[in-house]
Amino acid sequence: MDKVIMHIDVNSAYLSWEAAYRLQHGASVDLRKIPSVIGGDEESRHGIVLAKSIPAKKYGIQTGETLFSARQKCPGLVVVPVNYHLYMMCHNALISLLKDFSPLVQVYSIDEAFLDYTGMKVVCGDPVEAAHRLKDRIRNELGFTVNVGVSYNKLLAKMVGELKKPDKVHTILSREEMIRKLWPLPVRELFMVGRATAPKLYRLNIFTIGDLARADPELLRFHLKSWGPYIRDLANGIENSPVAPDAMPPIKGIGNSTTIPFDVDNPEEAKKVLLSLCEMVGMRLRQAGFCARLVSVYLRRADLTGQSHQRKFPAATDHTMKIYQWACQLMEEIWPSVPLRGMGVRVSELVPNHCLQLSFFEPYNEKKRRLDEALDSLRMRFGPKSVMRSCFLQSGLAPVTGGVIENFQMMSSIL
DNA sequence: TCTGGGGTCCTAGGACCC
DNA sequence: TCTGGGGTCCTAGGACCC
Repeated sequence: MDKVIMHIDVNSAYLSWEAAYRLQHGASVDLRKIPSVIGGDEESRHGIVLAKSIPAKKYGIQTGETLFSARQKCPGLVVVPVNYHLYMMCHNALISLLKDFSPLVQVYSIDEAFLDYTGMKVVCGDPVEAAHRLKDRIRNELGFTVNVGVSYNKLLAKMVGELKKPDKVHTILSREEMIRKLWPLPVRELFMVGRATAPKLYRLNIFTIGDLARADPELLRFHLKSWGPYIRDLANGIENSPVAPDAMPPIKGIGNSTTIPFDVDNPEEAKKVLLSLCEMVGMRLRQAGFCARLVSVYLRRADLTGQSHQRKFPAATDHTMKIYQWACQLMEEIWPSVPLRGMGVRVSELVPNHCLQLSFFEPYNEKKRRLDEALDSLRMRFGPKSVMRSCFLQSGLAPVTGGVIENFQMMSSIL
């Protein structure tokens, strides 16, 4: 039996959710109908466009550009701050509605999901009709619109669903339909062809998805290594991974990074930033129930170039101060001659903390563990600023840094 | 025009072992 | 003491996604 897969994608998710929320709370304007964006805080140099309305798009405003630049394109632009708590509630409402149509729902990101409709035809009827019902129910009951792609695998469902927005159902039910709908598109729009791969393909005279699909695999392998034949398969619609419901992928690492509100030109100041990042990384690590062996530090210089440094440590840990100590050491080893704009800390090579191998040299320290646990529970109950280390007083820095949507983990690959 | 923050996977080169 | 080859581990960087 042929598979039937749906991909559901919320149109301009953050912006639609904010708009729907405001309308439900008595607002008279719909943000989706005026030039508007969701943006970060410019004061602390986080001012980029995270989502845009369709009217804003008509001014040439793009996701990821600075709010400064967006305002130059459209002086009357309405800028709304992010509200992750709201997005999480909308996400949950969406997923719960999807489960009315099939028990096999795979969350792909905060605003995308796959649904396996294969076994549901006898129960819920024709797939394309069901996709329309699904889309309309979301619009009518939840107040925002989605695009639905219907096809026989995840890749094609996702690709076709993005064709025309908003509030549309698109289908690819045969190879002929794939050739007609996807092959004329610019190759850059193929999943997994990004900023770096596209120019390499242009040099090989490959400009559309169809060009790539028909290109010589050996030529591609010569210029792009194993990546070449891989994306050629994608261009041919070859993909057969299952919709994996609730299968949260195993966590590989935990990291937080930040752009500092001001450039930092001395290691002592930079260490405070590292500490605030380590506080969050450590807390998340303990909540997830892991210790880590590998610590890496990323420095972003004022000129926007980056550098990373990592080391494997002899014993795994989940102590904030131990991670911090290692991170400081790594940072000092690559301290650059130009000021820093941003920093990141990441831990990986995780081991479950209940089967931890105790090191002779790093004895298990019950006191430190209790301190971490006490701080975690206070911060989770009363907020990250409820307890802070004194070095952050008057520092202009947050005592804990890292924006994590509570309990939300993304699936990073469809395949 | 001065660009966030969260991820995963792959690759190349060097170190080191036998 | 100028030299082989294979395997694995470690590290930095780059690619992609949302």
